[in-house]
Amino acid sequence: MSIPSPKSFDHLSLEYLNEAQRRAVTESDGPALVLAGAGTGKTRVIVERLAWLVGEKGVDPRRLLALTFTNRAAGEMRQRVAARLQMERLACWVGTFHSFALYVLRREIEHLGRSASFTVFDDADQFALMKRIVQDLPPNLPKVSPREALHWISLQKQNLSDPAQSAADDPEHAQTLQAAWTRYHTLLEGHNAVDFDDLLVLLVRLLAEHADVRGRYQYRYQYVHIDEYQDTNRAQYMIARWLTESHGNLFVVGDEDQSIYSWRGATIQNILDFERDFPKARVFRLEQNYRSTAPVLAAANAVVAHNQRRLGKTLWTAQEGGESVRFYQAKDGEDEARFVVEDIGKRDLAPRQVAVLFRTNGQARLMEEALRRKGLAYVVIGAVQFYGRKEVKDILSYLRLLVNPADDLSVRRIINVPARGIGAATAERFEEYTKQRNVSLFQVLRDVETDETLTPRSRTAVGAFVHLLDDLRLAARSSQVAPLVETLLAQTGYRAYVEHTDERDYQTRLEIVDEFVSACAQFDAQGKAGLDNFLQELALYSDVDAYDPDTPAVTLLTCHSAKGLEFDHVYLIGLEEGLLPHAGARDSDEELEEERRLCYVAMTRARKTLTLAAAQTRLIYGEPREAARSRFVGEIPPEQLVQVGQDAARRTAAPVSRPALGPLKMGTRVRHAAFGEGIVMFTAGTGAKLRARIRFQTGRTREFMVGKAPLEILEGKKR
DNA sequence: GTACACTGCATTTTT
DNA sequence: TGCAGTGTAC
Repeated sequence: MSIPSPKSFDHLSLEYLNEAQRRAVTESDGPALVLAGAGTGKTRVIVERLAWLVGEKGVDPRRLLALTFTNRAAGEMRQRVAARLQMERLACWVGTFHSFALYVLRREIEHLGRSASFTVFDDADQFALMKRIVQDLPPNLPKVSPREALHWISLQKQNLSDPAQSAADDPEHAQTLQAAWTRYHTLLEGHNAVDFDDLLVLLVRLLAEHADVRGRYQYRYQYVHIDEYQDTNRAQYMIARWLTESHGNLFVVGDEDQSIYSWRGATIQNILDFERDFPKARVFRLEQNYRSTAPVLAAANAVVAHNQRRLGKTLWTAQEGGESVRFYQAKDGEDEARFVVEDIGKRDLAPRQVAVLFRTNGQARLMEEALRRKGLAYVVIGAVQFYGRKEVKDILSYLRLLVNPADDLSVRRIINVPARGIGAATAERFEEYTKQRNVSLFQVLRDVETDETLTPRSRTAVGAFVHLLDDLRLAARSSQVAPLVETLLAQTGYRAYVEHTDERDYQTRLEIVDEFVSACAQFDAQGKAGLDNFLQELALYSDVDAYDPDTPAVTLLTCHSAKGLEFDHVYLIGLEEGLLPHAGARDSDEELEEERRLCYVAMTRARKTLTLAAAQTRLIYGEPREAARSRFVGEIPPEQLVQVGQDAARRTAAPVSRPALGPLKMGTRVRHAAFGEGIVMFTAGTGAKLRARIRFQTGRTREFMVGKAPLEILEGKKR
């Protein structure tokens, strides 16, 4: 097979790079760190570097590797490099860490004694599995929630911790978590499955333990590039190290001010320590911003400058002028949403150029309602949109079961969906058999046909189910994905089931089903045959990746999902204490700084205008709560902030933060005589009736009458 | 075994 | 406020 070769490398384009960018592209053999602030052409530098290596240095594109954080970033980069080199098909490996790990593991996992046909569990699968585990743990162990257990395990894995040695602070609790971990992994292996974190962990193990494999991949990838390096975790760091051990050509781009994933195991230390870890590293700083106007940049800089843990850089722009950043103090969430929608109308903004950013997904609802009332088109990114829908998950379970009959979770999910007369009681018996005989659920179902103790009715039902799947499995061999799904829908009567179970919303649900079929057809059309390939692609896909900048609609998204995107006009709403910074993140300086970075990321998404908003009262769990304006707003110099709204003048004088609720307010750290340390999530009522909801370090939350509960206020660390 | 109502519960961010 | 999980009536 001949390699498509680049037509000609266009030197002219290097001329358009600024000095720092050009040096980063051309003088970066060996380890190199590019500190690239928001909007400074970070992606461009990687793209140019890949193109330069191929076009100028004559490196075989197949020996280049570029790892990103999201599929969307990978797609964009792939496209840009290809365009840059005028190549039809890009031979470089450009993808996410996870997809790269998947790629390697499919080929090499047998070195670790596992089968290459493993499936990848997504969040919902993990959760379902963990729920059962937590229920079945020995009753003498302290209880943990599935969520908590999964989160803990995930952090341990991303840090490459050893289960046996990961004793947490609270030994009793740790015992539960470790038990859950052990069980979780036994079951995962039993399902022939891995989770997201395993992809990375197993790749690290593979590279660490098998010198021959490591050598091959080191040779294969002569130049390794990593985007968003500030968001890498320990496992990803080790992957980078192992891959570049022999040649040292590690090129990373990142911005410590945009590190917003520590809760997910990312460690800002990776970027802060780069020069220490790679002593010969060259460091390039990109500080000229090409995205935002000066007022937007000044405000964002002012906020992030309050952070201590940073390498430090100040963005500047050559752009002249620009509108001031505005602030609207709303009465409540509805007022805030109404303001945003009316303001969009008043300024006559094209919807596609507008984004509304918020801290929590729940805030999207009010915006959606307001937008719908005004008849403005919108898209919500990242919420439970498509892949989290029941319909999609049901169908996927069928498909996965076809590929991997050992997938008990999928069996559980669909054994009686649509209802086929196998009720909970019967299903529970199968679970028992599974445990006793140590075989998969589906195998149990197969054997059940000859089980005399079962009622004939159940036996027939189970037999029909097994035959159905066998038929489909046969069909899967010769059929493309979309027709297969149609067969599946027809034979299970799925559409009729949807119609009958939900008279209110069945049309939307049917649309979801249809949409799924067309997604399958799209896959088929790309010529990438194979049900297993299809499922693999889906496993690593999320709704955020589906963002299409050309949709003529206002984009609603969380600050996290906004990373890497940009919009002409940005509304950042809910700038309130307890929301941004989030209530759960104000008890430590580290977490507070991360909230501040999150705010910075959100602000720097704006190209032309930035509008901030906050509500005085916000509904939390349906109850109105007083909310103070976020400290981050106060960190912007007042002269750089224009107040908007009817009685803006009066509100300008409002204090930045108010101790309206006495000494005990959101975020206060307290100690309860019985429950230990915790932080106040919110308060309600006044005077003697003041109540406070407190989340304790154990993860439990409880509400107390402040006057009566044995509470002691701990002095929070002041910055 | 199924459908439905009620209760109680938690609500950060996601590859 | 909304959802999941449980309990109750068919």
